[in-house]
This record gives sequence, structure tokens and C-alpha cells, in this order.
Amino acid sequence: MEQMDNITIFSCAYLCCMSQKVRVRFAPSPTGGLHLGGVRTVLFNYLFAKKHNGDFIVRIEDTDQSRFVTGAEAYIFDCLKWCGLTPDESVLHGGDFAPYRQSERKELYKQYAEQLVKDGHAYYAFDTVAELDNMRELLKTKGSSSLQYDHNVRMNMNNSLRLLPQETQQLLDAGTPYVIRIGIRPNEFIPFTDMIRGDIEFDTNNVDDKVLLKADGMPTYHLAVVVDDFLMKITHAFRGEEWLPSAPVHILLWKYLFGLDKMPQWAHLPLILKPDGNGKLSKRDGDRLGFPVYAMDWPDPVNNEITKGFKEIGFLPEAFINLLAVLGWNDGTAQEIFSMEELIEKFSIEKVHKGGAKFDFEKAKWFNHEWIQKLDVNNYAARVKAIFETNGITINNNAYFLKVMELVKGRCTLLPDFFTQGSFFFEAPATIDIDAIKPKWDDKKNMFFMELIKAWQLSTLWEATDIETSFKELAAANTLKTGELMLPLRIMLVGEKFGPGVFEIAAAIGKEATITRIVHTLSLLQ
RNA sequence: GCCGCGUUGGUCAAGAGGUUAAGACGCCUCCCUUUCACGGAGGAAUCACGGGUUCGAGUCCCGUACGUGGUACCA
Repeated sequence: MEQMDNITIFSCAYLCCMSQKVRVRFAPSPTGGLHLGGVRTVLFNYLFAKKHNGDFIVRIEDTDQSRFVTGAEAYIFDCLKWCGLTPDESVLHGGDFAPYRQSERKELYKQYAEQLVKDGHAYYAFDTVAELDNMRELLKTKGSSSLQYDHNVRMNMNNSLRLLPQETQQLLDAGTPYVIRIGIRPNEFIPFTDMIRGDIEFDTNNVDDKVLLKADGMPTYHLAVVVDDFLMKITHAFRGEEWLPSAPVHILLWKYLFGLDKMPQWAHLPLILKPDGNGKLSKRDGDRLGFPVYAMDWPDPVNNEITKGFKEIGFLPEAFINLLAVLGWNDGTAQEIFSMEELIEKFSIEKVHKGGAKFDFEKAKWFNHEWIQKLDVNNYAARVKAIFETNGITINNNAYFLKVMELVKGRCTLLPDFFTQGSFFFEAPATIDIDAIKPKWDDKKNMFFMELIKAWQLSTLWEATDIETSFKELAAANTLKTGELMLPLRIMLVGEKFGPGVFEIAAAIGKEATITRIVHTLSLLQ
């Protein structure tokens, strides 16, 4: 009964915000490749928006000029495109709330920061980097439990709280570099409800006076995210769990600037962790363990090093989206394979986990294998064809190519597997595993294959069943066991012990190629 | 250190006080396949620990441990 009530109350709070159009945003910083976790954040934003017929906005948070990386922004949009996550509004897609790049909104933030100072919620701070270092050093030697710039230390610092108004004005007039810091009042509790974690409460005694406006006039994330979420009418804010500790700052900012009733509902997503060891999954783990962490290849513009992406190693976007969706979420049933449409229909924020999940590349590959089977080969034939071409095989006969794909797709996990599993359909194997034949090879078998060549040269029928029949009849006539002959035949056609049914292969590559390959191997056996 | 968040097999996970504690990946065995896969049938393996509350706890409460995040004029 009590639970029912909670659910009811929760749903009401939920619906109140629903009365306006749902608007969510993904707010990446253009600092490098797009990480798995980043894509999942986009995905959850997107699914939530689409489920509620809302808008999905992409806002570029490029307020840290020192970390700006050329090409990173375009790359992010390329990744979104590949994933099929199309924004409704963005730098690229336009929209009524432009500009969507924070660097172009610079002037906007300053007035809000000034307003906060005027209202007594923020103050100017003139401390230099060295002074801040000294402060922390001092706190450390004093054995203080916190090294933060907060109510305990701010009256010892060089800021407008301690300075006389005219002193502050003098510094300002003299063009002294300054930042604006939020003034957190001690002994208050900031409660809020997270859509995933439920009720959370922070004690302001543990919250520091975060910088809102930097000396270069740019806002920090804290100010920018609040101002833009308000201006862009964001209703639900999804972000990684790493933001949870700074949530009280944002809530206070909302309270001071726009009112808590306008604040979006927060959802702090669990982290994606390293498969082994501990910690957040990083690009380095991918390099170390041999799997990608980025959605697409990221060529570092500084050192030209390419970090591998899921796309390039042969993932299907459908599989990539699928595996990300179920990393930290499930619909409560045993279903694991979901299309984007199903995800939109079934996604629910309440079913997102609280705890982080270790990334498992083996499972990730399984999703790709499943999607290769599920999708019509036409969906990815062009990509596979490109793989063949970079490996020196040009495809002229598309129908034949599709047929081969169909024949081998069951044994493919990543797209390049089509090449390793299917190249012999297009050209004779470069090497023949002779050692797999030799031990049991004898004159009788040799004779059999000579006769086989003659028989097949004369035959007019070349379907897999015809080939099998004639093969078996000839084997019987020579009192040989079919089983002892099929492996040699396979090696002759494929080069190794793998692939679809050997008679299907013979049928596919054609009579001439089949005979040529047998002759070639026979010559090697001499 | 301090603060926050978390913790069901090796991994992802279902689980809303009463279940033989689902399912998936991976691993092992067998079947199918005269190859390799797919597929099918089995198997090993789990509620971090300690206290409560309750007739009954994986589920609720407290503590501990462990993990993780934050503690920047980075996001």
C-alpha cells in the first residue's frame, strides 16, 4: 500500500513536467573521440525524447578553450548519424534556441553571473592560481578534512566578500583578473529527487564555492548548464553519475536564478566500468585489452594516431545501439535483442540501474552476431563489399556476392569475418593446408580425384545435390568412404577446414573453378 | 582524508517480504553437422559480511567491508 502511494506520487510529479513538451539534451564537449558511455547517454536521452514525442537537442559545450580539439565536433555528429540518433535541434540541424554552441553564447552567461552577485548569491574572487595552491597546501598541513574553497576559508581569501566594496571596485576598475564564485551558505540541506536514484540529500557544508564565471569570461559547466537548460526549456536532464556531487550547486543555481519549479528532472546514469580491474572504462583500456571504446575511428589531430571505433572494426549500428541500451537497462523480461523502434517503445527510466556495469566485449560481439543474422544482408552488403575491395577482391557479380553472404553469415561475428569466411568463393585460396590431407593420402584417393575430375568435366548438372550424388556414387564405385574424401575436397576448395557445406561451395564457385582447385592441390600432393 | 552513489554466478542481469533465485554472454559435456560455425540438450557457478525488524529477508533498517565517482578558473 505504501509502495503504491509512492509510485502514484512519483508518477504525478513525473506527469506535471510532461504537460509541457519533453525536451532533452546531449551536451558533449568537443575534446576527442566519442566514448561508449557518451553514446549511451545520447541514446537514453534520445529514447526518452522519442518515447514522449519530445525534442532531442545536441548542445556543444565548448567552454574550455584549452581543451578544444578541431574536428571533434564534426566527429560527434558523424557518430550520431551512424548510430541513427538524429537530433531535432543542434548546431547542424538548426532550431529556435540557437546558437547551440556555448562559446557563441558567452555574453549571455555573464549577465546571469552578475545577477547572482547582485543578489548576494555569488561574489568576485581575485585569487591567483598560486594563492589557491597555497590555500590548499595550508589546509593540508593543518590536517583539514576538506581542501575546498568554501565557507571555512573564503573570508581569508582575496574576494569581494572579505574586501571592502570600494576595494573590490578598484580591483575591477583596474582590470584585475577575477572569477565569480557561487557563495554556498553552510548548514543547509539540498534535497532532490533523481529519476533513477530516488531521493538524495546534500549537506551544504560539504559543497564548495564553485567558480561560475572564469577569468577568460567563459562560464564553467555549472553556470552554463543551468542557464542553457533554462533557456532551451529542457525538461529532463540525463548525465553521467560523475555529475552527482555537483548537483547541489546546480540546484542552488536554479533556485536563485529561475526557480525550482522550472528545473528539469535529473537522471544520473550509472558508469560503464573496465572489464577487468576497477574504474571507469577509458580509451586506454580498449588499447590494452584489444577492443574499441569509441563509436568510430578517432584520428587524433595532434599525433595522427587513430583510435579504433566500433564501426570500423565491423559493428552494425543496430548492434552497437542494442548492446549499449542493455548496459544498465532492461525491460524486465528476458528479451535482449531490441531494435531502435522497440527500444523507443519499451524504454523506461525507472528500469535504469543504479550501479555501474563492467563492459564485456565478448557479449558485445554476440549482439553483432545476432544482428548480422537478423538483418537482411542488403543492409550491410555495401560495407562488406568495401572490405573485400580493400583486401583486393573486386565484386562484379552482386547477386553472387549476396548469395555468398547468405551462405556464410551464420559464422560471422564482425563484418570483416565475411572476408575470412568467404574470400575463397571469389579466388582460389592462397595457401592449401596440405598437412591436413597428407597423413591419410594414398594412390587410391589420388585415382579417385582423377576420375572425379573426368566425370565432372563431362557433367552438365552442377547443383549442390548433383555434385554430391555424383561424388558419392564414384566413391562407392571405388569402395572408398565418402567421409574420407570430403575433407580433402574441402581443403582443395577452401584451403582449410572451415566453411559451409563442401558441395554448396563447389556449386557456388562453379565447375571450372572446382576442377582447377582440385588439379592444383593434386599437383601439390605429388 | 572528506562527501556522494552503489554491491544477486567470472560478466550482463530478472527479482517490489513467502520463487526449486529467471534469462543471456563466456566456460565445460553431449547431440546435430563426415569441416568450422549455427542450432539443440545438459552442466559447473551467485544474493559481500555482521547485526536487527518479521512467522518468514536477496528484497526493509543499521553497521562494516569493498567498489566507484567527486573533491580544478575540465567537462
